[in-house]
Amino acid sequence: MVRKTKEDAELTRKRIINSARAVFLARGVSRSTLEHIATHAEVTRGAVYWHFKNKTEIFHAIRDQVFLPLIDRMDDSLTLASDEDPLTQIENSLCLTIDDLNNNIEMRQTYEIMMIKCEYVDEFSLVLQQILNNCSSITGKIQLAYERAGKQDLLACKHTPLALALDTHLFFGGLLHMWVKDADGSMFRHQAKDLIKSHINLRRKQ
Amino acid sequence: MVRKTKEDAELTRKRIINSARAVFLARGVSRSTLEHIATHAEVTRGAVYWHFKNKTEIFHAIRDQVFLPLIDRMDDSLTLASDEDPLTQIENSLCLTIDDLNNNIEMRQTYEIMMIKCEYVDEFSLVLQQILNNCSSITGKIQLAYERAGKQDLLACKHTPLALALDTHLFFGGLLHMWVKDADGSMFRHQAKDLIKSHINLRRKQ
DNA sequence: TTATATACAAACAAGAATGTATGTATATAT
DNA sequence: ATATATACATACATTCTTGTTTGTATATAA
Repeated sequence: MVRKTKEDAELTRKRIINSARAVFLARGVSRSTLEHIATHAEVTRGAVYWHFKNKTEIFHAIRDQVFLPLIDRMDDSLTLASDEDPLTQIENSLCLTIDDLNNNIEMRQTYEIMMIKCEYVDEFSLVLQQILNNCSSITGKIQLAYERAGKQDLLACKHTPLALALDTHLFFGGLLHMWVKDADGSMFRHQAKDLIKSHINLRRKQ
Repeated sequence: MVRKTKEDAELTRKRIINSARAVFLARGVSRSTLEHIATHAEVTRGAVYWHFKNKTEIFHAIRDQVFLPLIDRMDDSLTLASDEDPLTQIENSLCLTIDDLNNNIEMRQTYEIMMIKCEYVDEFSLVLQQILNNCSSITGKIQLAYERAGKQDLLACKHTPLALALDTHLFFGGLLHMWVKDADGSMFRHQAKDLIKSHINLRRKQ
């Protein structure tokens, strides 16, 4: 039996993506073959080649699925009007990402793949540019929040909003990397949100 | 002409390691074949297999060459007696690493390979444990420096030395990652040391 | 109702990459 | 001076992996 309905086809496409994520996570992107992915999805390589041009295209599908919505989310939680003070807004925004990592399996796996199970060379190296762009974007959002905090006289220090934003962004980037590497959770995962609160408190007046 | 002298053999071994580093950097560890490495070193795969069991062993040779000395260095600059105050000691220690990255090509390339050109799966996944261990070690050293700073009343905040050390360590981890990714230098490399100074100043009294 | 495009499965061909086995010239030990 | 181990080069066999091609049953459009 072949030629499924359109909905069925979309379903197998999603099964292939989900299988690819699992296989990438277990074997790394390079060592994952389309045969591995097909077998895991209970289809043949024919189906995979029907839906995707090659492994790189599957990789980007997985990446987009998680990171495209993420940027909007960061946008919302930092720039939208809120009844909380700007510093708490930053804190909540970062903590929300940690919550997401804890609760959303797909997001967690995708982060792990992108950070320690893939090599940024050739076709993948242009992802680095995307990452750098996201970083400026996020840092910009944080900077605006720090500016508002400064105007409300919430800051304990005389640093520029940009300096504070960069420091926070680098801190959070480091935290995410350690969060991913600390698989058993003993070193960073369990106290991630405390570390965020401590980081923000460091620049809060009193 | 075969059967070189012992010194010659050691020289080809080093040539193979250096070639492997260059090839890993250009193609990523997974896509690098022993043939690539051998060709770059102007030997045959026979020579490579004589000196190394397989690609993984070359990988570890490259890693050890940079990271084994690094741990001692960090140790020295943070725990040895110095005429500078503890906060400046931390600052200098971090800045020294940045200087190293700027000046030492092998170190820079090795960092880049380990961070974005290799997949931590199977035989490589045990490296993650080493990384986590190094992190505790380094955080511990920083923590001791913050304790001394606290006793000398240099700190602007009431945070525990451990909290400060973790924040600094995560900041620096994030900085290193961005330093590596920011190949053209425009976003992080040029201002890396300023970011470090700013980070330390944030917790310095006045 | 028939034609056609769809959604795959199955088979095929070709090139890599790896590990090993074998050959060999020569440093070095005896 | 000879034997042996060393430091490779060369050749071989095997296993993956990929991309493409071909086949085919059926949803869907006309």
